[in-house]
Amino acid sequence: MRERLSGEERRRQIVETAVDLFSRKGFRGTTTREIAEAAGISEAMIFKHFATKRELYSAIIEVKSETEQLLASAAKAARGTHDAEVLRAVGLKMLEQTERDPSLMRLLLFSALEGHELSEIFFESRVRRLHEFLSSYIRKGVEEGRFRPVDSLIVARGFIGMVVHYLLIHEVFGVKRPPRASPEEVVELFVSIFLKGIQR
Amino acid sequence: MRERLSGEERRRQIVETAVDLFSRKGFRGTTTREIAEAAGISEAMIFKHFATKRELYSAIIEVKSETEQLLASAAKAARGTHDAEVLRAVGLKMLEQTERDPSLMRLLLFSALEGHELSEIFFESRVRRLHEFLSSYIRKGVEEGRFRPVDSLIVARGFIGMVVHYLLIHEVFGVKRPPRASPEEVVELFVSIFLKGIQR
DNA sequence: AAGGAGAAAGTAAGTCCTCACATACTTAAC
DNA sequence: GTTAAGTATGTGAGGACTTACTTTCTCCTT
Repeated sequence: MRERLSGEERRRQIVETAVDLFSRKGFRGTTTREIAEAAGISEAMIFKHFATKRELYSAIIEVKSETEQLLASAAKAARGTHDAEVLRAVGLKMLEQTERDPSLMRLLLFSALEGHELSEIFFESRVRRLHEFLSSYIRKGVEEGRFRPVDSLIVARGFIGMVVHYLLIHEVFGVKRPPRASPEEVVELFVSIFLKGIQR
Repeated sequence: MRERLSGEERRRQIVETAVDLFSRKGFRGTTTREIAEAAGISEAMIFKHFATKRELYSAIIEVKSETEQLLASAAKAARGTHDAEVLRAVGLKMLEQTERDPSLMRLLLFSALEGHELSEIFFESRVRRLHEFLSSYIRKGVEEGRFRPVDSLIVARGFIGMVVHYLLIHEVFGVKRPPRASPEEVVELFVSIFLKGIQR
């Protein structure tokens, strides 16, 4: 036996372990036995904390839906002076966060593809809000005459798409990153293309 | 009993049925029993044609890796006069194909996430070749002075990313398409942003 | 301060069901 | 009548979840 944890601590540890496994192998691809083993406990312990495997998965989605870091730092940057700064902040944060820990992105994709019931909530909290933030930022720019008239939501998703696709290629499809391209340079490139592209 | 098919026909029919199921529910999420039912045959029939479920999945990937439509039409457009035409052709083809039948995109994502052994081959044949085509087109444009000096591969993936992300949002995450945006307009918007963005 | 009752954390060893796959057989085609 | 297409019915492994039990902590009583 390893160590005895309090109910709450053990619960958190199970969730953490499960995040890792579910994000790498999906809901169906992960067995409760695996989770128990990776957490160093017996399977029964998992079912003391979560009635079903599905409930554990839902708990994960709920936990992962909470954090607000990205949006917060984007909003902060939005008070900055230049458009480039805002986009750079959003893009860099997405890159850095996902490269440090790709589990969120993989969970989002898995839960949508596998059709999990909470997938929508997950999407709303982690994705849509970012889209709407950027979209309204761009709409303002259009109104103020800095950008040409464009559909702000589609265009916002276009920018985010460049970054997400870059991450998809490297984190999901496993393409090796060329050493010449640092995150900063990549984001800078996307930002410059995008801004030139929507300016009057 | 429905109808008796020749070996070859039955095999094709099984593959078709399985494409539909695997693309909607993934490899692990689909049972051989389901496939048999959907195809209107007994499970044993599947195993007459494919030794294992995995072998059936691999057969699907191989079949789906073959078609060349997108690249062909892109290459044709590349002989055209304007850069916008080339990008428009690529973007529109991607949109139209995926909207008509999202199974390819979903299979690509599923196989990469689930870590299927043939996922790489799949990616090479369907994705990488398109990236390389566009990348070399852009590199030429840079050399001829039409575009400013940029990393052509990263930039090509940026453009494709706008389109792929748009599809991801609507086909995988199930966001409803706003009726105001026709495929043509969306692609046109992405093309114009991108071209203005990389022009000198 | 000791000690013991009760609660909370933990486990071993099932149960039952579903799944991939196998075997032995039947029906239809040329 | 042989061969190819097809089925009904296993089977064994593995998966989610249970049950009955043990160990360890906590804290109240004397």
